[in-house]
Amino acid sequence: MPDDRISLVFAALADPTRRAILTRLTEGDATVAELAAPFDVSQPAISRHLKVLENAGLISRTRRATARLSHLQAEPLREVTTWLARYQRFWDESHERLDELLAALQGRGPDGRTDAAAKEEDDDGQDRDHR
Amino acid sequence: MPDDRISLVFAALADPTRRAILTRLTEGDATVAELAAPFDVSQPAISRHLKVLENAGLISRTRRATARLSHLQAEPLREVTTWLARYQRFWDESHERLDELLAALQGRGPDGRTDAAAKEEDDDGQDRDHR
DNA sequence: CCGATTATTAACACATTGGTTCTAGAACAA
DNA sequence: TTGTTCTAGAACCAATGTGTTAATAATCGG
Repeated sequence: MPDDRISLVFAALADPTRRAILTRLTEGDATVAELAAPFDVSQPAISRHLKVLENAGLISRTRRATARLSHLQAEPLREVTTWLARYQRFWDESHERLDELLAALQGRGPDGRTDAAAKEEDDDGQDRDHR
Repeated sequence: MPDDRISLVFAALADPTRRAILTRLTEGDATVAELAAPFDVSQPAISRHLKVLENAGLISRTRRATARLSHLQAEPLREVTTWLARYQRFWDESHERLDELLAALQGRGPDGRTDAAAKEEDDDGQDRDHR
């Protein structure tokens, strides 16, 4: 229940139902009812999962008549990938290509963020306070 | 509290203290006391964080005299990165280089896993039971 | 305005988490 | 053996997360 962005994203991803919802959304926007269909949980439960995803910035929502469409927002996943890249050398010894990836990821996000800006927001090393 | 591997890993990463512990371990193995030092929580609390990390496969531990050394195991982070790569096209339109990364990551793990094997264990799409 | 449809909120139950303090175990030194 | 050090376990507590059902919005068609 930490409330910093990356913690919210990791927590959101820790639930298989929510991951499955994200997977479904890669095929296109969907209503709550459509997202609920594959699961044997109540529809309010799905509404709450969607709220968690929205709160983590992983989906956005718009109305269409009485329905609400959920839309995948993958940007936080890119940030998580950037965070994980820090550990790449501990699983991969020949990581030249991965370094390229990291540079690519950090160098230009959709919002034009810089490497430094990206680093500042999620580096929870032991040398800093983390909320 | 899902108990599949990737859920355990995401849940473990959702806590800033645990992420900081992992970051510390990139500098080398450490005892519980050393890991606890930067935080103003009790030592048993750190012991429990370590247990969560161990359970997720993110650390291994060995004894050294009366102390226990924690060692970073980054392999699950590689698996998470692989899982996240599926969303790459939603945040990055020119992802040729990322495709290379994915191939590299999946093609040869430390344990010689294949792409297919890696896919089988963490694809929690809406078309399968999970948990 | 009324009713139908879709989704959210409220109220509740229950398990889990993350923290505490206190106690117990394991490995070594004397 | 006895004591010292380091770590884990037990017992407890407050807060949160996930699910339920029932009631409440919100939107549109007639």
